Amino acid sequence: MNKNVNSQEWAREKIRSAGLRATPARIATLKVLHGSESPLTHAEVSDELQNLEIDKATVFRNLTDLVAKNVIRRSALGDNVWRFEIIKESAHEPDSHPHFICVDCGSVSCMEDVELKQTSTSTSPLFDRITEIVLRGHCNECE
Amino acid sequence: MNKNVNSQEWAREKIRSAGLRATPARIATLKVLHGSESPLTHAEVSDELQNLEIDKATVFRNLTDLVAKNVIRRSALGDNVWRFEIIKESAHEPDSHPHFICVDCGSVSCMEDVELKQTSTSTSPLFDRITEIVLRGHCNECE
DNA sequence: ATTACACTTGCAGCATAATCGCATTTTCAT
DNA sequence: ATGAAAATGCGATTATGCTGCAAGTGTAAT
Repeated sequence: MNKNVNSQEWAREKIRSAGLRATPARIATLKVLHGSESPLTHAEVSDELQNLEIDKATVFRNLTDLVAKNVIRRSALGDNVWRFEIIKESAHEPDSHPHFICVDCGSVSCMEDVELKQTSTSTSPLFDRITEIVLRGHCNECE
Repeated sequence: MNKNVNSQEWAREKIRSAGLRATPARIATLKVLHGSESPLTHAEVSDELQNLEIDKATVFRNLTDLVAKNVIRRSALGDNVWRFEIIKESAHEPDSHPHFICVDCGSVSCMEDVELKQTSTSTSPLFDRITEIVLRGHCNECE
């Protein structure tokens, strides 16, 4: 119970300091994302909030608002559905890592130990401007 | 005109050797993809075929069929829309390259000179199984 | 060239993701 | 406590992508 209270207060503070109003829907949404290891789709978040009877449009808007305030990140991982995850705040490192999504089962994982390297000698100007990296393939579970 | 005839025959042969029937819709679809530098969405392909009055469901199915026969590739580049491109056949190299999509204007380009490298010492088993790489960011045109 | 039959197409409709308009309700600074 | 601004619920809307079915077409065998 203590953990829940902490999570509740953490979410409330997070939302308030982003300049948004701490409504039950927003707090619940953020708590769901906070409790997840990997990015969640809108549908997944919405499902977890069904007992609270929060409208799906509200969930969409709250996710969008939280993205705009840099509290969460919206990623497009290649199966044509947006996924959302909390942006971890660390002092200096930007919290940016490639995502891996299994083309078979759709499971998503965050890859912290992979970086891109350019092989050609031509220095592509695109390279400095990359904001998101997505890898698709087959996960261990799916053979 | 000669070029069109060649393109027509090339497409027909490509489809036939894949084990599919060379219908006008399929030939036209493949010709559109053949004439494009970057992957096209279903909507883009469909638009170019509008004067031929080919139903969008037919275009969808033909694109899907051609993907299944390994004539074209379907890529999910992160804006929640499938894109299709011809698979270039070269003797030994697999035709697989990362795609870059601009999050501002949506333009897509193929990156031939980029490869992934793992920085950590832990050898992730996921790494051998990656089938697609997508980079998102800001292109030169969009600042 | 004709024909038979599997393959393909067009049309309509459906499922889902994602947005939006608007009236009502809630939050929060005062 | 209260009012202005923000957020919500509900319904409608747009778009992508997919599917069932009847009618039409390509192709191999004759």
